[in-house]
Amino acid sequence: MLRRTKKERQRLLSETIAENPFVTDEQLATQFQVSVQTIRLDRMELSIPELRERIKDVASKNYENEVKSLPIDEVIGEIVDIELDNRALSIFDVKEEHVFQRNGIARGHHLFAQANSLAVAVINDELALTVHSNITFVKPVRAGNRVITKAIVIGRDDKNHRTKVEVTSTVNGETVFVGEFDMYRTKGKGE
Amino acid sequence: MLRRTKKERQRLLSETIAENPFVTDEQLATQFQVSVQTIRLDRMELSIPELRERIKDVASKNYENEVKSLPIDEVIGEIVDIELDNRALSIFDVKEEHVFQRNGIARGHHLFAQANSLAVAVINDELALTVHSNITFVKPVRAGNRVITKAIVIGRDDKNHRTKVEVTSTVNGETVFVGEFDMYRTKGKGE
DNA sequence: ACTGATATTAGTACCAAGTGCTAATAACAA
DNA sequence: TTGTTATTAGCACTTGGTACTAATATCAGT
Repeated sequence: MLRRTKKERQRLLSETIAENPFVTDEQLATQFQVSVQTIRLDRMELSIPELRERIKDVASKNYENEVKSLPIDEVIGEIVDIELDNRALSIFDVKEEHVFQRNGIARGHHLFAQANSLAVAVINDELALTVHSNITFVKPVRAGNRVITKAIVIGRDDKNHRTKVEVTSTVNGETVFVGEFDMYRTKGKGE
Repeated sequence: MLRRTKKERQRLLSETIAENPFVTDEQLATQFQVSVQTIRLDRMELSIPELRERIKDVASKNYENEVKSLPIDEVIGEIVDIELDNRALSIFDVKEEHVFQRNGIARGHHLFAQANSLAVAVINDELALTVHSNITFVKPVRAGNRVITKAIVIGRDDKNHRTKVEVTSTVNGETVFVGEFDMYRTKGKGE
């Protein structure tokens, strides 16, 4: 009689490997009290790659993430339309690396980054800095979502070097984020 | 004559491997136009482990992080002190890649990211999301600055699943950023 | 030009953790 | 008993190495 049915063993095998991809066929054979060959047949049937490939997968994922974990430099999102000192539009595709592992919801600072860098970009000046901002995350955004962000200049006070920008982000037409940005600029109009 | 001196080759070798740990001795030999044995001697002298070990290192680092899966991994800046549902402290070193090329001033979204992720981290809950935030960039921050950010839970409304967090960032004792974060959480106290 | 040190290359045996294949045996079911 | 499925065994081969020995090459100093 079989210690366990083949099916059961394969189910546990998948689990075990998923839990710890660093386990060798020999260790698995000992664990399940079968021959190494059986483990290999099982892996084939389940199309689970060999140890080295599994490790390489984990490593290369890590590598990608490491590279991507600092992409927070230039403008976040792609600017698709801009009319300086008036309005601007950018698109940002939310990927796995932008969301919380736990719940798959985009981390706020990415949405803020897109909005903020668009607010900076719309200002027609050498120097534009965010002074103050009031923002609301209206609805969770998830991986795969395409966020369309619109910035509109709604007010200027050249005496105080201030410009007010309203930013709204939507996914599939639904508002997910709104913010008001008070920007500082060095120059006034037409200087 | 040597194509390059041994030293020079070894310097480049270290760099190359650091950049891409997935490279084999054979590829390196081709790249530097030397024999595989030379590459191996170089690796020994520099005590760089073999390909498989390198990959395993990358993979296991990744694995550790994944296992933790606490938001503490996903924080921008390094958390140096935390007392859940009460306060937290993180440090973030501003580098060249975080500032505007034009004026050397840190982009707002990096400061926001540090503050926001600290506000998320301080919440003792599986799920914590920023709902609303009011922030002020008090003083410009520059490359080389060390930003110390403190988050303090200043209020809770468990009926509405809300927690209010006040975040203050300083550089050399001077306040550079303040923000108030309204956080959403799934669970109430002691649930 | 000769000697010695350093650097490079070549070659062998061996290892881990496999793949790919064939063949034998075991277990079970009808 | 026969057929099917499952398991085990064994062998040759692969990658990307280690560990070691031995032969050359290259260069510097006298």
